[in-house]
Order: sequence, then C-alpha cells, then structure tokens
Amino acid sequence: MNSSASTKERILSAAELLFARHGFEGASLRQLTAEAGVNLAAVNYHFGSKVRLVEEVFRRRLDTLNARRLAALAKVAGQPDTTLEDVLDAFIRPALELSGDNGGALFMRVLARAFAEHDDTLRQFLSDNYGHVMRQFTGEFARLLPQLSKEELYWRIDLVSGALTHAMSGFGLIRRRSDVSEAAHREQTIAHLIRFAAAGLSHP
Amino acid sequence: MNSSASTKERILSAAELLFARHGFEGASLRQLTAEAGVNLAAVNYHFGSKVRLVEEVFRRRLDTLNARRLAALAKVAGQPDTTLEDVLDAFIRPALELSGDNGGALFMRVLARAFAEHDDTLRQFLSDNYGHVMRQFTGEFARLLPQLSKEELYWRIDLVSGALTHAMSGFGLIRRRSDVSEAAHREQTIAHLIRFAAAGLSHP
DNA sequence: CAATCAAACAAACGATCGTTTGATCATATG
DNA sequence: CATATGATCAAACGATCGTTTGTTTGATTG
Repeated sequence: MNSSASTKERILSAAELLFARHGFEGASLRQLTAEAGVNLAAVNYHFGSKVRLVEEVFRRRLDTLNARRLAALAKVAGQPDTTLEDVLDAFIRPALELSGDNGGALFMRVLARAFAEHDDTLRQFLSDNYGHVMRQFTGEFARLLPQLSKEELYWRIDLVSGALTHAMSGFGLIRRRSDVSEAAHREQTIAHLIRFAAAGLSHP
Repeated sequence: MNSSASTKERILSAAELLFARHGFEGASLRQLTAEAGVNLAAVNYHFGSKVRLVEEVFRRRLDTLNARRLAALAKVAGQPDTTLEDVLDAFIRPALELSGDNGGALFMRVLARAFAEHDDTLRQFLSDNYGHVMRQFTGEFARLLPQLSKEELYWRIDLVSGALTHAMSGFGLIRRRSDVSEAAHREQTIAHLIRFAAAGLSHP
C-alpha cells in the first residue's frame, strides 16, 4: 500500500493504523514494518527508537491540526459578537477535516487512546508541545461564560473533551449511507457535536 | 498488599491496577504476579489463560455494577413522575459508589480503556454479557425524550457515554481537598455529571 | 572510473513474553 | 499412618519483543 510514498511516510501511516488497532505496546515493529513493506531496521534507522516513532506519529498530525485550530480561533477570539458555537466550531471542524486526509480518521482513534491511557510520559509530551492550544481555547471559553466559576468551567470543559474525543474517534469508521456525501456527513456531525457541547457548557 | 485475601483475589486486584496503568497487552504476567505476591504460574492455574483473566476482571465488577444499575433503574422506570435526572442517577451513582470499594476506581479506568480501544473481542464479550443493561436504559431515555428521533437519541447517548466514561475514569485519582469527605465529593461529582448529561440530552 | 554516503537489507543480540511441566508442600480423608 | 488432593513453586519451553550489527545496494560527486 502507498508504495510510491517515502519509507518514512510509509512507516508513519502503518504505525497510525496499527497503533489505532492494537495500541502502542500492542503493535510490534515487526507487524508494523511488514504492513509498511519496509525492512525491520528502518524504524530505528529513520526514527531512532519506537517511542520516538510514537512521538512523530503525533507530531505529524498535531502540528497541522493545532495550527488550523489556532487560526480558526484567532478569527473569532475577542470579538464582541462571537458566540460559543463559533469557538466550538474552531475546535471541532479542523479535527473532522483531518479525517478527510489519508489516515486522519485513524489518527483520531490514536488520540482517543492516548487520552484514555493516562500515560504520564505521553501526557507530558502532549502538554509540553500543544498545551498552549488548550489554554487559549479555555481562555476564550472563560470570556464567553463569565457566570461560571473557574472550577465549574474546568469541569465542563473536561466533560466536553471526553464526549468530543470519543465521538471523533468513531467518526469516519462507521458505515455511512451512500446517498450522503462525505462533506454533508461531516457537517451533520459537526452540527451535532457543537449543539451538544454548547448545551452542556452554557447550562445555567 | 492484601496478603490476607485469597490468591485469586490478589491476582484480580493486581490485574486491575496494572491493566489500568499499562493496558491489557502492556501489563505482563510477571509484573502482575510480582505485584500480587504470588507465583507466576498461579494465573494459568486459577484462570486458565491471560485473556480469561481479563474477562474475569470485568466480570467481577460488572456483575455487581450492572445489577445495582438495573435495581436503581427498576425503581423509577415506567413511573409517570420519573425525571431524566432520576434515570441518569440510576446509571451514574452505582459506578461512583464502586470507587468506594477497594480498587473500584481503578476498574473505571480499565473500563474507559476498553471503551477507547475498540477491540472487537472485548466489545463482543461486553455486548454479549451486559448489552441488555444499556438497552434498558436506552428504552427509558426514549420514553422520557419522545421529541427526539431514534438517530438523534443514539447520537446523544453516545456523546453522554463518552463524557461519563471519561469523567468516571478520572474519579478517585485526583487529589481531593482533605476537608471534603469522600461521600460529599462523590455527591458533588454525581451532581455535576447529571446536570451536564441532562442538559446535553434534553436540549431541544 | 573511483570514492562517497544515505538507504535498505538479512541476521543476530539479549531480554521478555505467555504458557507448560514436574516436583514439593499442606491439608484432609480413608 | 498412608494416601489422595488442591495449591504453590522453580525452572524451562518456544515465540516474539526492541534494538544493534555488518554488509550490500544504488545513486551522486569529484
């Protein structure tokens, strides 16, 4: 599969697939390199070690995902007429658009796994590299929901994150009715998620 | 630890701890039996294999958890004055009460992992043995939310499940202020989850 | 053409995996 | 007391793990 892509890209795509299916410890380098059609030693040659391959799988997707999220947030943050739905759209839409890319839907499953695993090493890596994104969104939520205490706001953001992560990890994997275009299906999903999240966040 | 308990119980508790920390494939029988203070061969002697140990970890907790959930649901299901909050309480409270039992909080993390892993074998096992519980709750939600289409209802239940699973997997692990009793903290958490879930479900 | 170097390769390293074996211990039964 | 039984034990099984090694390939460069 994808025999035209470079060895590094082939490894990253195979890693995304097998990490989604079997987890980071459950997917072996032998399965992984066989799936990618490359030599076993190629992983250590190109990435140094398995844990650095894991980090690279995250970096490849999260760099663009979070850049798009921040770009979308920048267009609405601080504006007087910005709604809660606008901010949620800036957070959700880039993630579901990622599913259009090759393997992007699989990556959301990998992300959901990491979210549920509570692995300290991985959490530290994600916090160090992408914590500022969540902080910016939290700040904007705080501006739009001044009636909520800090504790209450964190509670709700945590619950919304759980719901969205779970929903996004299932997006693109369920069988879609063939008479609905992918773009239309995505818009429907985005609308569902935004309505649900906005209801949960703004509840008095 | 717990050297008074039987070997089987010691193994189950250690499995719960290490499955929560490192996942099913990530936790080895050697770590596990060392943690439990029993011989390596004891797992295969008492459980037959590792996968049957995994199933037994689920069975031990889910049998009582789902029995309590169904008992709580039976008290309110079908009644004319039952509210959405009552049904959510019947679903959430038994799970958080489980955290009072030894290791119960850890089990919720194991459950969250299984939820995120999308592992077909495990999903089949859970569906076969405990699918009827979710079906009964879904039926009662449908009765209380007649304005929602079937598709819309499934969407929201899925989102609520994601939020609750995530929240419950974190419960009991965060540092609690020492001046708040565990019972009070649990009631606060239940109130948060019910309000959030009810808002998301009943949103027009 | 000869030298160079990144890339790919087969093969092996020691470590660890789940599982099985056969001996040993403790307790209960005839 | 002799024996049967369930539980625990150290030790080993073959398989697989992540990683390293030394060599070969193939295109680039002087």
